[in-house]
This record gives sequence, C-alpha cells and structure tokens, in this order.
Amino acid sequence: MPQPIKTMTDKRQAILDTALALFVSQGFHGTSTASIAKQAGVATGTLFHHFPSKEALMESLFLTIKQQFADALLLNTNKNSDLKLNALQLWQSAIDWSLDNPVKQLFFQQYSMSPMIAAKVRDQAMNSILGFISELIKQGQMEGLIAHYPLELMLENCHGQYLAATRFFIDNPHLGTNTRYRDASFELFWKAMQAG
Amino acid sequence: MPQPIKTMTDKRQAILDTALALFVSQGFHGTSTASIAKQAGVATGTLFHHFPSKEALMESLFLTIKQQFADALLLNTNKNSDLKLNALQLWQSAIDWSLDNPVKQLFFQQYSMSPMIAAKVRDQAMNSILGFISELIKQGQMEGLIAHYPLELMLENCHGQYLAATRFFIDNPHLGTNTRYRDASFELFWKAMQAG
DNA sequence: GGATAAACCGACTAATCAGTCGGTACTTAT
DNA sequence: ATAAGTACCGACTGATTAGTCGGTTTATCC
Repeated sequence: MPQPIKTMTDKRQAILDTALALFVSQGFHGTSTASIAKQAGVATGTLFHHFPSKEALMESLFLTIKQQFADALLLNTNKNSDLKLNALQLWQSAIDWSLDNPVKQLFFQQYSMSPMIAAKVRDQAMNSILGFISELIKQGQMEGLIAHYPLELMLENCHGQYLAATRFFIDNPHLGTNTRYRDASFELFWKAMQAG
Repeated sequence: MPQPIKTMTDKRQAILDTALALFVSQGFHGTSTASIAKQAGVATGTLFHHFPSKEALMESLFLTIKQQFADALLLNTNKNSDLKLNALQLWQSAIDWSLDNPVKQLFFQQYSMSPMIAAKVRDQAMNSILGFISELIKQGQMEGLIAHYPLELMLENCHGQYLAATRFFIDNPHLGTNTRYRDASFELFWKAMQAG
C-alpha cells in the first residue's frame, strides 16, 4: 500500500518552478538543463534523478499546471439552476486563476499550441476541462439559452475568447479588478454563445 | 537593358520557406541553422550571407508573413456602406488566407505570443492590421451597431476569436468550405461585437 | 575583355548541449 | 549499529550549435 501524499522533496518542486519561469521567458530549447539546475540551486544529476529527460520534465510541468487549473475551476463551480450565473462564476474563476498565476497562464499561451508538447498529452489534458464545458453548452442548448452552432467550433471559440481575455488582463494588470472591464469580457463571451 | 524578370535561383526565398516549415514543426531553438541550410539546398555560409543571425532570419520571416497577411486583407476590402457586410468580407478573407496558408497561420499561432520574437517587432506588425480594425469598430460604435466595450479589450477579443476559428478550420480542413461552419464562425464573432 | 562586386561555398571552431556515472549524504527500518 | 534505499552531487563526455573565413563562382557594368 503506497504512502499517500507525503511532502515531496522541495528540490523537485524547485526544479519545476524554475523550469516554468525559464521555459516561459526563453523557450524550451532556449533553456538548458544546466541553467534550470543552477537557478534552482540543484546539481544537474538531481534534475535527471527526478525527471528522466528534459521532455519528461516539460510534460510533467504541463500536466501539473493543467491539473491545478482544472481543480481551481471545479472548486468554484456550483450546480446552480441559472445557467448564465453558472457560466459567469466559471468565467470569473478562470480569469481569477490567470491573474493569480500569470506565469502559468503565459506558459499555456505559449505551449498549448506548440510542438514541444506531444499532441496526445495536450489533448488528454484539454479534454478533462473541455468535457465539462461541453456538458454545459449542451445543457444550455436544450434549455434554448445557447445557440445551436457546431459544438467543436463553440468549444474552440470559448477557449479563444478566454485566452484573449487573460492576455488582455495580464498585459493590463491594473484593470483586473475593474468591474467595467471584467463584466465586458464576460458579456462579449456570453453574447457570442447566446441563442437568438 | 535589364534582363526580364527571370529569377536567378532565389536561395534567399528557399531559406525563408525552409525556415518557416522547420520553425513550425520543431520550434526556433529546436531548428539548427545547419538543418535549414541543408534542407534549403544551400551552404551555411549562404544563410549567414543573407541574414546576419538566426534571430534576424526569424524577424525577417515574421515581418514578411505579417505583411502578406495584411496585403491579402486590404486587397479584399471594399469601402462598403454596410458595416456588417464589410466585417463579413473581412472575416471571410482572413479565414481564406489561413486556409490557403496553413503553415504560415500555424507560425502565427506559435510565435505571436512567444519570446522568440521581440515585443517591439510583434507590436509594430500588429498595429498595422489592428489599427485598421480599430477604425471599423469605432465607426460601428458611432453608428450604434457595435457595443461600447473598451476598445483594447474588443481588439484582443477579435484576434482571439479569429485565432480560434482558424485553429478549428485548420484542424478540420474538410469543413473549411462548409458554409454552415463558416457562417457559424462569423456569427459567433459578430454577435459578440453587436450592440444591444 | 577586364574589372568590381555580390552571391555562394563548406571545412572549421569555440562554446554549449543533454545526459551519465561513480560516489557521498541523508533517512528509515530493523 | 547496520543495512538498504533514496536523494543528491558535479566533473565529465560525445554530439551539436551558431557563426566565421578564405576562397570560388556568377552577374553587372564600362
């Protein structure tokens, strides 16, 4: 029986944290394993003790962060009867997460579409979140609240509008708490989805 | 007098074409200058004769492609009196371009937000196109056709929805000529922008 | 046809890369 | 205390990198 989550060595976490920062600012191939180890205060051997290769480190990073994002979303999700209110809460949670974790959000912006991460890893991580959104859209369509466009196109559109909003708020951090901008970002999104 | 426009073997263009393909499939740092030269059928010395550095090659590539995109858009733009029709034509032109140039579109998806391209180069290229869209939005707002959200947020949203649509159509090429999907992508976009 | 310059070549180099390996330090269980 | 296993170290290596340079070919102009 394996021991449940005891504290992982903090060196492992330091490597992940440093890799995140460097991958975002210098790119995957632009970041050497030596520089990750050095800035994390760790020997190169230690890096390869925790991760069998640079690619494995990247994959681990990607999955870890996607999971954190998914957890943050599902935590603030109520099974409310008002679909629009549900959508609003979800939208706010997602924007909040990106403002609380700007570097992780930049990581997604850069690597969600890049060949540095194997397509199957990308899709696997994506489906866990999009599967959930997918259900919401279908429900809304049945209730006549959401327009009947092809589902895949709507999912891509949700994702695209979310990325656009976070790009804006991360570039303009002082507006992140301005309700005029916040509400506008949701209304743009919701109007696109709305039936009628 | 001057030789009619018969091109002497344009090695410079071959380098740009090859770099585009390799940067998209392997990333910037993942692509060696040697591999670009080899696949372009050119010596490494020739590559550095045309471009002083790998970064300069990347920058040249980025600006060239952005210009091609801007040209394609402005070519199909009529000064129509019907704003929605103008927007539709623009949207169709943009989607057409991405379907005609999928690798160049993938290049944007990957590098428009990446640190591999200096921010000032990005912004410079962006403003020439977004400045134009910006005018259209302001005009639409004066006519009462377009909602009065903050302009910067709307621009980012336009860009985001466009990227989402092209991502979808490039992933599903057989749907690129399907008017149901085409029209849906525009309606999603237009409904978000619309006043009311 | 002879001169000038630009385009082109590819062997070469100093630096850097991902990953290895033999060994030490720390933790835990008996 | 001992044994065993895991975390950790950093000098090292073979391969690869961006970029150079001296020399050759090709185009242009008088």
